[in-house]
Amino acid sequence: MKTYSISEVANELNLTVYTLRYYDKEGLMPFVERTPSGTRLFKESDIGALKVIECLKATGMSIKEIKNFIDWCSDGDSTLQQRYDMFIERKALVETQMEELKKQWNSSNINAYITRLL
Amino acid sequence: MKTYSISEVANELNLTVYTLRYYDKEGLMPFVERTPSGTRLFKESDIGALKVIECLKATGMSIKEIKNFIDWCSDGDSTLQQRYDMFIERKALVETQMEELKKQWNSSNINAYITRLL
DNA sequence: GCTTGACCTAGAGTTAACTATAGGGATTAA
DNA sequence: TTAATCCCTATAGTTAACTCTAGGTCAAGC
Repeated sequence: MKTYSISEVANELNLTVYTLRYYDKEGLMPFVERTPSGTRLFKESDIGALKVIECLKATGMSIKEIKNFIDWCSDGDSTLQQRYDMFIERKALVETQMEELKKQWNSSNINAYITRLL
Repeated sequence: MKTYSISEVANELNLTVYTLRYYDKEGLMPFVERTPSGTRLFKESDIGALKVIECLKATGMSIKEIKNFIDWCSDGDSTLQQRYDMFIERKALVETQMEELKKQWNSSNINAYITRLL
């Protein structure tokens, strides 16, 4: 199975190797395997998981919250419902923020000029 | 015209007075007026503007970027297009993130269990 | 067999965004 | 008129999330 080095992954995801090692230290990547001498070997699926992590981060989730989620994944099927709930909740939160932004934007007189454009 | 104290506003927006003073120091609230002795007086419209600021922050915009936007507002009509572009761009960014999250979520094997629920 | 370059860890340093403290002024209630 | 309670500024401290440095290991090429 093809594997990738930390710098290849960093390059692909537009992160630094420092950031990836930091994520690992914080427990966000318990699934990444190592060579006998300790070098990390990333699988294709690991990169997919890191993309999920990046998305969660982009919607404002903290490293600690993401770690909880990863821990649930390691715990297997018993945490299915929790993970599903988290996903739905996060999705709703982001959507609410966008709605609120549109609403406030249109009613705020700081933007009175621009309102008619929307 | 009815005005509000900093603690009333903090309470209404679920922020601390520290945070509001910090925003002011960073130039996010040039529109807030003062009594002769220096106490801030918030108008209804100021609270609306702060709600816009909170929404921008919630979608991941930094204080510095928000300050740029506020400065554009102070600059008047000449910055209309810039402000409109920024709003559209930010909206697109957040929507892209949500789409990407859904896509990665469904394809990542870290979530193989949960996929069928979505 | 030695150098080069990518990897490693531990831990120090940095930046943004608060959060709190110290010291002081104004308004209000007793 | 004084005590309490709000407000103010300046500045120090904290936390999260990186970001970097020092010192070392290991595999590949010359």
